[in-house]
Order: sequence, then C-alpha cells, then structure tokens
Amino acid sequence: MSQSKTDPRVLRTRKLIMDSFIQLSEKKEFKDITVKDITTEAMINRATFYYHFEDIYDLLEKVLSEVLLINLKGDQFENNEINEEGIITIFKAIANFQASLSNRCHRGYEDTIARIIRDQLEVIFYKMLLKQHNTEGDESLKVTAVMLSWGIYGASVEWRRNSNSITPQEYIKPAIPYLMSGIVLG
Amino acid sequence: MSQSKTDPRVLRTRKLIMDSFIQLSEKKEFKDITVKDITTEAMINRATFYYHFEDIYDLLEKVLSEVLLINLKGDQFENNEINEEGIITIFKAIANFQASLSNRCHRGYEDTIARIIRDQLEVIFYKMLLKQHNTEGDESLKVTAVMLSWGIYGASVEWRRNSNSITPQEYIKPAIPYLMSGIVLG
DNA sequence: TTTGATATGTTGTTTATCCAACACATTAAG
DNA sequence: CTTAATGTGTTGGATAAACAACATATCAAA
Repeated sequence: MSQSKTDPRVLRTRKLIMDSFIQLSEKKEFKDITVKDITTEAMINRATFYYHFEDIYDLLEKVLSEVLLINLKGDQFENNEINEEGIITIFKAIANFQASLSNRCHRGYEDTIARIIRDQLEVIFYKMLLKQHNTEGDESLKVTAVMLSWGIYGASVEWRRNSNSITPQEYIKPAIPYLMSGIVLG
Repeated sequence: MSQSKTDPRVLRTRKLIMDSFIQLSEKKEFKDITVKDITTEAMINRATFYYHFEDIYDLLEKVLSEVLLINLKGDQFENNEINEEGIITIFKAIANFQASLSNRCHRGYEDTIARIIRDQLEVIFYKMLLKQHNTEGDESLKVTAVMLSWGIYGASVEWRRNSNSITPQEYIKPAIPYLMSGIVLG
C-alpha cells in the first residue's frame, strides 16, 4: 500500500482552517461565520479555502467527524468489537461532544449537526458489526447500524435534557444488556 | 511610501515558528531546543526555517525584541517622550517579561538574553531622547541611552532578586526623580 | 426598482514552501 | 582511533498557496 503521503502544507493548512473554525464557533453562531472570517483567522487566502473544502458546510461536516474520530481514537474504537465498554465509550464521546460544541454555538443548526453525527456513528457501528459477524452485504447489519446510531444519538440528547444530575455512564448503562442481547446478538 | 507588503505566507510562517519556539521554551531549556523541534511543532519544513532566520540565535533575538515591542506598543512608547510614567511602563514590561520568560527556561543563557534586552532598550531610549532634544548625531545622547538601558535592566534584575515583596512600580519610583533631573535633563 | 455593499465561488499566473540530496560538525559507543 | 547517529546549513527542481480579477448572489437602504 504505497499511499503517497499528502503534502505537509496541505495538512498544516487544513489544521489552521479547522482550528480557526472551532475557535470562531466559540464566539459566534454558525450562521454568522463567513468564509472570510475563517481565512482571516487562519491567515490563509480565501481561494485556498476552496482548494480544500467545497463550502462552509463541507468544513462543518469534516470538523465534526474529525473531532468525533479523535475522541474515539485510542479507546476501543480500534478493537472493532461491540461490547458494553465500547458502547459506553462512544456514548461518553457523543455526550461530551454535544455538551462542548453543538450545545452553545450552533443554535438553529442542531438538525444538520445531528445528521452528521448519526452518519458518523452509523459508519462506525457498521464496521464493528461487520468485524463481529463478517457476513458482508447483509442488509440487516446496515439497518442495525442505523438503529444503533439513532439510539445512541437520541440517548445523548435525552441525557443532556436531564442532566447534570447523572453521568453519561450511569445514564446509558441500564439499557446496554437489552441492546446486547436483543439487537446486536439476537 | 509604496512599501510592497510582505507575502501573507511569510507572516504566517514566521508566526508559526515564533509561537512554536515560545511554546517549546516553556518545556525545555534553550540549549536543548533544536531547529528540528521547532519546525516539527510549527509544521513547516526545516529548510523553510533557514529561509527566514539565520539560525536559532537569530530566532531568539527576534522573538525577544518582538515580545518586548508588543509589550510596549499601545502604551506610551508611541508618545516618544521620556517621563516618569513612560519609564515605569518600560520597567514593568521588562520586569514582567523576565519573570515570565528568561527566568525559568533559559538557565545558562541569561547573558545573551540580557544583551538582547539592553540592545532593544537602548534603541528605544535613543529614539525617545532624539525626539526630546533633536540634536541629531550628538554622541552624548547615545551614551545616555546606553546608561539608561543598563540601569533599567539592572534594576529589573535586582527587583527580581528582592521580590515578591514589592511591585515593579514601587521599586523603581523613588529613583525616577534622580534620573529625570540628573541624567536626562541635566 | 435601483444602488451599494458584502459574500460566494472560479481561474491563470506568480511565489513561498517542500523535498531530496548533499557536505560538514558534533557526540557517544565500541 | 573507527563507526553510527544526530544536528546544522545549503541547493535546484516540484508543488501548494497567494493574488488579482471576474461573474454571480444576497440583502438592506434610497
């Protein structure tokens, strides 16, 4: 696998853009952030932005997936097995992520963000299910992944609504046996 | 004055290098910091470093002057008049700067740093004296600037040795009348 | 409606940065 | 004394990023 590595300038520029976007998100709402704002903060040319991203929504999507992936890296996401510990880890990541980002700075864009998060979760769960059952092309695995992604995401929304009286772990733990026996392994 | 503005990439790269250097200085001593360390942290190529700086000492010098100038900008450095308030401001800048930077991370390089700071101070004082007396080419102004720079710098060293029982202002204030009447205006 | 101001995308040319390779110095280990 | 490893500093050819210019869209004020 000779994957000719990407130019360091590309990695640096993408990081500058993403970091600037995250930083701006802490001051303004998403709808008030322009491409010019981002490129000014990142000290790069506006044309360069379009060299890397289709538009500002493309950037949002990529930032969200990146943050999620980083939150899940180094934990059992690499283990590729669905188990109680893994689900709790993922749930914690989503819950904390929501609490830190989408909560405060993207009023009016929760739907978009929710869709992106669910899409990411779906991919992750589908990969894990494949590793566990290795029946490639099985449509039921995809459906299962869809349900898991909606379920976990929805739980994080409800957790946010109820807290801060309970931790993510405590909130999700009771439901896991049902998930494990009924859906995933049934 | 058509000063063809410098390429944004240049400004960005210099900032990345300087910021990385400052950040590394908070973890390592100066003598343990290599060019490779800096360029890795800054996400730029090592060759690019040499495009902007002669060597690591050149970088140190420029970082120090930049930090000093920034500390003094927006205050009465622009007023171009030597007075009690201005001297206190400068002294505070030096004292705080020492406390924050050269104190902890450059053991063994105090002499170099001291020289750089004094050089910067000398330039600043000379400019201020010129504005005040406008007798260009007068050698005595240069000597005065030299003495002021050594005096202020030395006072900051002594202040550091005695504190934290007293603020920079309180420390320097009693001496100012003598400076004003004896050296600057005498 | 018209006007001015501001944001979004796109394109050819110029330029700063990357890379690989090189010579040289320093330092530690065998 | 080698030898290996690591850091410094330089060079010519390849490429991402900057720039300027343009067309288009949006939106508030006249």
